[in-house]
Amino acid sequence: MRISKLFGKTLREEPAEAELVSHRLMLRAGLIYQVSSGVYSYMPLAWRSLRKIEQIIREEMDAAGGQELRMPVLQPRELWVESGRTEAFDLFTLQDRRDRSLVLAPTHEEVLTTMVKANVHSYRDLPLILYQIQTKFRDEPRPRGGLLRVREFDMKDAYSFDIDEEGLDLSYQAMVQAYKNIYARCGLAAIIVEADSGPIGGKDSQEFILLAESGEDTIFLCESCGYAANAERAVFAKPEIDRTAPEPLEEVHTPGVKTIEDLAGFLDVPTGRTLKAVFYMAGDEVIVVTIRGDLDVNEIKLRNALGGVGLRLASPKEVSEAGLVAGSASAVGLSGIRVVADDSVKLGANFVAGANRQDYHLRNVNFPRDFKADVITDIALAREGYLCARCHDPMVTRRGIEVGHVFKVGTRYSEAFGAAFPDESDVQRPIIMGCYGIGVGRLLAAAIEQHHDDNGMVLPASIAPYDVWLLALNVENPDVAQAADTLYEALRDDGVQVLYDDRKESAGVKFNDADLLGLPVRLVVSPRNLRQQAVEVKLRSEDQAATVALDQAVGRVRELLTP
RNA sequence: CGGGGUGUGGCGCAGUUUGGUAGCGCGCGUCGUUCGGGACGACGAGGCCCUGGGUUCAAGUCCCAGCACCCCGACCA
Repeated sequence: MRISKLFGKTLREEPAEAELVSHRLMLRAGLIYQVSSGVYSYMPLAWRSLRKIEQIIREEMDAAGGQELRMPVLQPRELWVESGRTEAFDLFTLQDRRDRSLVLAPTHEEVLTTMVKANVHSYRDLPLILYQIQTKFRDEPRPRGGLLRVREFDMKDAYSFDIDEEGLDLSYQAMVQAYKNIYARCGLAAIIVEADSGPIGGKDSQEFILLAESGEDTIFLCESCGYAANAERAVFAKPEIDRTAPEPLEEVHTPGVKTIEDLAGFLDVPTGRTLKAVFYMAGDEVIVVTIRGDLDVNEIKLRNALGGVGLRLASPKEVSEAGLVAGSASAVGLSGIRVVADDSVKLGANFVAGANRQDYHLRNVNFPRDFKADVITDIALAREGYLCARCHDPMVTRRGIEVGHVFKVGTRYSEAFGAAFPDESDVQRPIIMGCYGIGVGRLLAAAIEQHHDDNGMVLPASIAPYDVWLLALNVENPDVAQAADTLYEALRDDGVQVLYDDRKESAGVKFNDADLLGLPVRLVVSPRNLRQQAVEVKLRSEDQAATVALDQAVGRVRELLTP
């Protein structure tokens, strides 16, 4: 491609509305064009990179036994009503001319499960891995960071269907391996972390994370044993507070004491010897959540403990209407209100907790002697430095970009849609499902976040839009023009993808644009080099340039591009 | 959805306080000079000043309403 003909211009000045490096560089290099909030056009250069990424994904999916297909973006809303997911994603909804409700699909479990139901009639038809690469729509509350979080995006979504859990494990492992291959081929160092499965559902899920300060996710890592988890899922070892023999309940007057810090200070006890009460609304129902005072509630764990309901903090009005005394509340003596307790209430004794009476607290509160919980499980929020649950060494936190997510979904959709099959004993069993997603555009953005320097992108060869930036200096000089044209043709004849900078621009502009886009190899044809019948060769990832004889340039480029 | 901010040639911005002929830099066009790290000179093109309403002799500027976009928090590939 001749740059003089390329659609898309580079910008000399920094675009104003771009915080992330990848966003800035993509705008400056003319890779993307913003159409609306969270909606972008891919310019020719970006589109080439994205197609390369897609092709890598496709090859690895096929190698793992996947079959590519294509499902519609436009779907009847009833399907989503049937699976109960109309609220799970930020669905784009629209009406057709007969006033029927349709959605623009954010993912395809519903459609594919119904398709599988219609086409799988026996255990002999399983297992299956089906996938597509296609545009998804999600009305994100807040798009951000260029291609990092958008409302319309291309995703590779794969789905596995197995006869049992063992089969699911195999499919899942095959997908995990395929994902590792994909990231490796894209030059990305992704790590695998335990994750919450969110609106997709299912028990186990893992995310592929690219560690980057600009990432939206917080990851807990244990450098000793390798435990890694998203903050929303991370577990940790809760220290046991010294356990004395239970003593009788005792009410204490605590005027003006509202917070755990107030309380611990007022009674001169560590926060770990107190119990905190927090109030949530699950629909119209008030839920009392109790956790040891030195810990905080992880709302995602809490939501899961309650079966995935939507949650929000209760307002002061709702709290008082439920008969609860904010600042002096606890689960002790409550009736008619559901209580969820973190398992930390078992790790200690003789706690201080609210007396459910204004300005009074109770000493020596013990579980389960003094209060019961409808649900007791881990709902605590991990924090930097907390101890690893496995090996008890301190964990560290890092920021990261989620570039893939795999789920062991189980039977959530096969049961919702009645996708079952007769096994060898002619017993009807629900199909066991797994889901596997990679955001293509986000992968490109993440790659740029991970591979750039002060001058621009340093793109991995496998996903760079072209292999070579062929830079001709002084194109008015007929010798230069002829040598560069000849080299351009020779490289292309050899199958090298060349971006040929044939513009009548100054050297500085050309070198800077070459650095900005960051193709793996840069060739310079100039009068100076031509005097020695040579061409300059430089890798974007290295500082030093070398010269090679003109007639050996193609071979040298080949060598450099062959891994 | 809550909080903060911004809308002025393709891009980056000034002008709004105190109403009075719409400016600067980059980029773009033509000509000339220059020619290995964002060259120089001359001439030139390009703007419903986000939209609608209002105030006024007069609105980019003041008032009202709306829209869009960005950033910070609750969501996800």
